[in-house]
Amino acid sequence: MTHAIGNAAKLSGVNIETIRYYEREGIVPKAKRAENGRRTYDEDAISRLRFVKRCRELGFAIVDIRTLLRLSDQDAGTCDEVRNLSEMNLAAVSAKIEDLVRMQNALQELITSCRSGQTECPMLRNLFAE
Amino acid sequence: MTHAIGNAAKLSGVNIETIRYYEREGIVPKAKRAENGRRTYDEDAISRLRFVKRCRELGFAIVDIRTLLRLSDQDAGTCDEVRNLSEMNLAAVSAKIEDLVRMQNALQELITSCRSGQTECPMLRNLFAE
DNA sequence: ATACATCCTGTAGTTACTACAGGAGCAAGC
DNA sequence: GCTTGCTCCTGTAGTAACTACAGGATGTAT
Repeated sequence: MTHAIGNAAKLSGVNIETIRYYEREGIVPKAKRAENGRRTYDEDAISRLRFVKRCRELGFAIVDIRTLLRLSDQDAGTCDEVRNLSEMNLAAVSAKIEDLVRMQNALQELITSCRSGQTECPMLRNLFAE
Repeated sequence: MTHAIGNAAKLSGVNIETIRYYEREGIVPKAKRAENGRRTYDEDAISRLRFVKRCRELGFAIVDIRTLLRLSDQDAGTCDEVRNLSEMNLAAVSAKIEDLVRMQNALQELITSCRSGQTECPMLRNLFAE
């Protein structure tokens, strides 16, 4: 059974414009066309879209997803490469978390310095200081 | 004492191209020019650049920094607005952290499923599943 | 038949920068 | 005085990963 692009979007969770974008960029193969020229998607194509979506949700960059899809088309011995990519991504994610937690703490501190009814905002003063 | 743009960049931690970008976008006021047409920065201008940099590091968007700078030019009663903006930013930062932690856990789990020497990568299989 | 939904292509906008290209001016050493 | 090299100038284009039209064709439901 095949689906039109709107349906594929619903089934994969990837929105229509993004699907066309992925095709333009060669991230997923060009969709087959019906006689009227419209794109059609079979279950395989939808799986691929869902895969891309999941990887994006896990923080993988598009270039890496390209690699993962290529690896998944080959057969064996890919596990090491997949794990490698994933570990690099995990490290990046963890680094981002650390950054954000630092931001979170600093913000929290600044906000508590900032009480209403003052003639000058201590938070702004702090940010301008030194 | 005034400084050339390269010096201002060093003193503020904002890089040269970014300083010019901030000026183009009206985030900081246009720099005064020396007779030879080059930009010059006094301590005040450098403070403003440093302020923008700190705010960016805290996760504030440029539009919000614009507001913060405007508020800092006024005198009183701004504390509430500053705190409001900051709390919204803090909420966004916290939400991002939650997202990333979820990603981190999912990645960790996928990676542990993925041991080398297998004929098929379980991680890829998982990402394609259902 | 008519209205509305869905699809098409192609282009431009988003965020916050960064990276040139191509040229001018300035400071230091010979 | 001249060359070398650094810093500066403007203006434009590129980055990541989409998103949002415009303008038009086709499909579906009443």
